[in-house]
Amino acid sequence: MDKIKITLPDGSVKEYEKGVKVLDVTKDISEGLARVALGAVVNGVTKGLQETINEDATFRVVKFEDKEGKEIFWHTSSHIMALAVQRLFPDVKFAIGPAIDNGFYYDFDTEHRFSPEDLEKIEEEMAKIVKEGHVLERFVMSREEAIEYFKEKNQPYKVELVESIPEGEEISFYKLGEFVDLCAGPHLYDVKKVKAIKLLSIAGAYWRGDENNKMLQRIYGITFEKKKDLDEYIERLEEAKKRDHRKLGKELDLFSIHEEGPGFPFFHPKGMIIRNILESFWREVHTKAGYEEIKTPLILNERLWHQSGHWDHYKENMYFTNIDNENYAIKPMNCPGSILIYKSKMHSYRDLPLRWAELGLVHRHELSGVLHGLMRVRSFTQDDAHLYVLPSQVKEELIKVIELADYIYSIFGFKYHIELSTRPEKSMGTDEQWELATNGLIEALNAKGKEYKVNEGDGAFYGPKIDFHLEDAIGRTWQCGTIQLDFQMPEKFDLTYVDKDNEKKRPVMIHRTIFGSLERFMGILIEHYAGKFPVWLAPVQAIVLPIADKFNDYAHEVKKALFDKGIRVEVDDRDEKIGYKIREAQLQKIPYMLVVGEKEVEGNLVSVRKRDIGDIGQMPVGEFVEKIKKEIEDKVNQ
RNA sequence: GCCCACGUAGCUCAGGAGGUAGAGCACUUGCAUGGUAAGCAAGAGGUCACCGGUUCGAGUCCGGUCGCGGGCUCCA
Repeated sequence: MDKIKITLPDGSVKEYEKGVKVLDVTKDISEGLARVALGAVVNGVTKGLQETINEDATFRVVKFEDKEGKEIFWHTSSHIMALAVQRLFPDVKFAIGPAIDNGFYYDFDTEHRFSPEDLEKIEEEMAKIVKEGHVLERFVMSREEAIEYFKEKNQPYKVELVESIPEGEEISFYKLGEFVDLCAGPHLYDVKKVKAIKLLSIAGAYWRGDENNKMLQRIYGITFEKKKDLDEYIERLEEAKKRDHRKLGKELDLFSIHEEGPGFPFFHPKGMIIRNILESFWREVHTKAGYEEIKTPLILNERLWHQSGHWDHYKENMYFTNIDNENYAIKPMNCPGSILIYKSKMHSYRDLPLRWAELGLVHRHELSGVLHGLMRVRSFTQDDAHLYVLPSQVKEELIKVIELADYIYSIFGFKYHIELSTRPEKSMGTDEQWELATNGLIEALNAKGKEYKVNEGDGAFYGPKIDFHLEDAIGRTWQCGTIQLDFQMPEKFDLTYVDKDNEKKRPVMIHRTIFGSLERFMGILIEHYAGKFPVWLAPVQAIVLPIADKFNDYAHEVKKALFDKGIRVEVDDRDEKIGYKIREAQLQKIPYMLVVGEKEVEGNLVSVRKRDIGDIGQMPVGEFVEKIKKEIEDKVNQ
């Protein structure tokens, strides 16, 4: 018999006969059985329960904390849930049940409508299953056997899944108690570690994610080894809820959305302060980066949208209107407007690159079900820019855009990742053009040493794009900035410049945003800061709080001193106690509270209370002004 | 758009198995002049989202519409 060497997690090497069954690398080695407690990595490949090992291998036990460990843990949990559902609702048809970033889900098809009470029952049944102490068994079937098996069990979705497994791939099954599932694994060896169980929600989900398919019922859940971890997770969810921008937007009086205009946000005075600061910051850095600003109309003749290709590719998302018996469309994108300006005169190669920025208000008819506060709206302002560049300038200009985005995101302390989207099915242009454009983006990313994830077929209809995905407080990522390389619009609109050789040539167009939209960016900022905006962004930067109304005059003097230096300051001169005024200012998350009374009047002082720290003592008014001005100047992220 | 849940005062929410609405906060007024997260009292506030149905009678039951929330699909 051939011997193979297996390196165990503790570093020791043991010899086994070929074909050894792996069960748990930490136990039962002497019997020639290694037991995979949580799935183990063998020569870099995750091996599941009872894998047969035929070559030298190195084991590394995957921990619960690992991404792989969690995946295995939650994937097994989804099987436990499926078994519980099968027991409680025997008619159920199973679709898929994977692990996700935070927990797992399983999609079911049944006449029964799951209710929150059902979730409790399922949870109880799951706990029972864990107590019963099952071991998962892995086995394989031939394609024919598998199809036959699921047909007999009346599991049409599973039949479809088996049929879609590529020829030559092993068709593996895992059996947990009386629940047998088609599954590639790996899984936990047994279920006893799944101690803390919480089913989170019921949702609709299309079979295979296709809206033409049947809507199934999806149950989301999460499990942990320890109750404590579950409690912490639930606490985190609640913390996230507290900083929901829709809640804070109301509490801080920043914006509102009304039934009269679903998806069309209203900005209140305080929201407008933040918005205007973002805009002026944006203008400042863009001017420095060599951009010029333009403004184009909201409503333009339908002809333009036929020419741009939006009619063919984007019509279902557009709003239309009729003026003087002519059809018009509300712009869903800013590019055609910018293009009309480009076309209003002749351009020399010497003019290029042209960097035209536009805070463009666009309207898109998004599906009602996707609207979400400021994050997903039907009317929004893109911090757009279109760059008209010579083919030789493409790479350099792309790099500059990436650098600009880097800088802007760093000001807010955002982490992000980049995704590259390639040619979609519904698109225009030749394969050569798409390849050229896609390679251009890749080259620029490589030049900046940026990692990126590829989304095949996710590009705009006129070109490939890279997206910047910012991470918000809840760990959700939001697509903000985007850079799109476009050879199509210049073609469609016959854009030209006159080159050195006096020939008319085609410029390349770069579409890009950095905030993405002012609305979404503000929503992300609200959650990111939990409403505690840094001083430079805070709608009210300081509030003067007189102890009693006899100090109101002094309070107003202090206010004027700050106001004259451009600080956004208010006075709370209501007849309320200081404790009450402080409470309100804290709830409004105002960065600085300036308490004034007898002592302060005498010395021309203010007693400074910082939002997150508390009382930091007295200082002369002038000193406070200098302090806060410096913080504003430096855009301190606290 | 689709699936599920929800829609009561400006806000957060109560209204047991139909009998025409309540609390706290906020608001107005009065008292209190108070030193770092809610002083006391009174008053004013609602076509119970909208439309229709069942019923002697609907906030409550049924149907529809709109909106909102959690997802799916889509996306800045």
